[in-house]
Amino acid sequence: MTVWKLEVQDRLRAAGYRNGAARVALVDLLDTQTCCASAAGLHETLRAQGRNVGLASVYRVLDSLLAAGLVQRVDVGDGIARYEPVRTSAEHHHHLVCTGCGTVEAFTDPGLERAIHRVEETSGYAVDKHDVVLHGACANCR
Amino acid sequence: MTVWKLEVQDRLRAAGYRNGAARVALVDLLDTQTCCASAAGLHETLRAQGRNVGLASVYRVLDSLLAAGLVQRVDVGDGIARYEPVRTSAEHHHHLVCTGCGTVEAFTDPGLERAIHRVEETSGYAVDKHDVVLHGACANCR
DNA sequence: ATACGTGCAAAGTATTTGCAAACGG
DNA sequence: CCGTTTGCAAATACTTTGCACGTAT
Repeated sequence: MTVWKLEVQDRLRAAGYRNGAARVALVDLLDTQTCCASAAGLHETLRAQGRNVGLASVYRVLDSLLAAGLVQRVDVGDGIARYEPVRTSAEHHHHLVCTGCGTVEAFTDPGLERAIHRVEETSGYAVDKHDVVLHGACANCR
Repeated sequence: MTVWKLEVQDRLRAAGYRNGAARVALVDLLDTQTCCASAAGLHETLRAQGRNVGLASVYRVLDSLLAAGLVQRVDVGDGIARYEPVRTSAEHHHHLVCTGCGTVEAFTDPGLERAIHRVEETSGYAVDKHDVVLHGACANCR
């Protein structure tokens, strides 16, 4: 049981949500996820695990979690929305997308975070989220 | 007639493309665009200008331009793909999305570019493109 | 002349919504 | 119990494809 899962339970209970089967199953799965996954992918994994969850519920649960800021949506430009837990404990990361095989992987870089933070300060916006996506050929596909 | 439009014409002609009405109209319009626009928005503007262009052609032309690297696709997380000219002459920019009104605007920051470039070098990927999207409330919506 | 490009309509994906039944508290 | 949550199916939204006709070269 990770910090993230505890926080999900606390916050959703506080917000008056119930613990339906679909949400429990999806939160369990997301909790094991280190990087982003699509709604269809999550759904498929749940079915493979024998959890009889509908795709619509996957979307609905993701929406609640998104609204609560417990997951974030990641868009890498292929028209498929991906989602990943927002873990306060874990290091904030960004994404590398391989133009060859389509694999998405995470990276972290403190210098990049500092540079973004500086931009946020001077932007005139009250920035609450940022995303960086790098596209290129991975070591295998090169 | 900008440098970009000249380059579009040169490159597409070189690639054996013809100058169909839809492409001429869309390239003209894109050439006046300073930031990104959706396919539906571009289509609507073309119709408003009296250009009888089909939405499918907008997508098809955008695809060709995308494949040639003459436009880039921008994804700000609302499920709508946006496109903008890639101008070698103009400064490379990124996007600020207002969480209130949905407006998308551009910003540039040399320090950010340097930080990204450093990440690209150490990533193990042959990075050929990067995107940064900042989400927050704009001055009006704050 | 003859392929390529185009507009329209139909099809295809990803996502959302309507609804009756199941279920949590 | 009673209202939330669920799975399924139908609907929607954005994008792509099929096709007959127009048109650039």
